[in-house]
Amino acid sequence: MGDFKDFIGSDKGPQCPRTYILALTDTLNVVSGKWKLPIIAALLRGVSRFKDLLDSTEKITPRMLSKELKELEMNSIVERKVYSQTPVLIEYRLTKSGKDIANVIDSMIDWGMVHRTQVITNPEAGEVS
Amino acid sequence: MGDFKDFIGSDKGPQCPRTYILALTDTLNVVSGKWKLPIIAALLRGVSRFKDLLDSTEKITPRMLSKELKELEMNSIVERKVYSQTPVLIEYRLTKSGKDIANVIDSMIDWGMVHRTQVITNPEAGEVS
DNA sequence: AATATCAGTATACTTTTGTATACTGAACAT
DNA sequence: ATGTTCAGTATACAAAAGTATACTGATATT
Repeated sequence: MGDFKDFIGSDKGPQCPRTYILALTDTLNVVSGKWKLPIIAALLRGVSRFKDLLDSTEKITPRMLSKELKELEMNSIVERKVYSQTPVLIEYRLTKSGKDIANVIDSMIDWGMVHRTQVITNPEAGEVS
Repeated sequence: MGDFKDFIGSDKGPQCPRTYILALTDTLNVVSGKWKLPIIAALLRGVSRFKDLLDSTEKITPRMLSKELKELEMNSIVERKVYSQTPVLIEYRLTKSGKDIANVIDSMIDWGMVHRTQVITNPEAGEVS
């Protein structure tokens, strides 16, 4: 599949298949920003209701949670199910893609961990907080 | 190494080793924003001088390029080498970590590609532009 | 009748991120 | 002396992302 290194060659021209760029942009949209990953983490733990997501995502406001869930739903990361009970029950659940993104997150964690050890053993560098 | 799914369990408490969060935050800092990936792509292609980076990163302003390179340098993704020739020559080069992040980008592309095919075959979803 | 819960919305900010445009200073080259 | 290249900086502004605080409406509980 996609190999970021392999679109390297000429310096003029698109340099990278358009589909790679689109795929990458999609992924960045899902993981970027202050709240996306904390929300996905909660959903992965099985938290599914608005109120519970509010409680398990520290310091988020309802406005932000609402906005982020809408975006995740638009991007097919989350499904919103309405149960017309009383009181109404609304469940947010990860789609297949939503669950699969955990693999991407794992590779991000892996890189970050290795990077930190490299920076520590290589003392002229910053950022190790 | 890090497995994002495995910190799922309790809903109170840290839920995730602090080191994972730090590693993940580092990675997000490196890939988030409008210019980081285009710059890293150019560096992967071997472009190394400020002027050349300006030319191969379409529409970026010198202010932005300067700012991004400083951040990448602070995070040990890029090394800045000064050759005291005349005229002065300054080279930006990816560190080991900087090159390795291509693997993370690959996994982002992979997820994005699979996600797009899933969304297409599952018509009630949006975002397929 | 008053209060609580669920699932949000409304309005008005502040902060962060990115843009536009012009300029600097050192060292040549003509 | 005038202009060019390299590697940026300075100032001001616009747009995007995030925060704070209060409110809504439907139903149920006391």
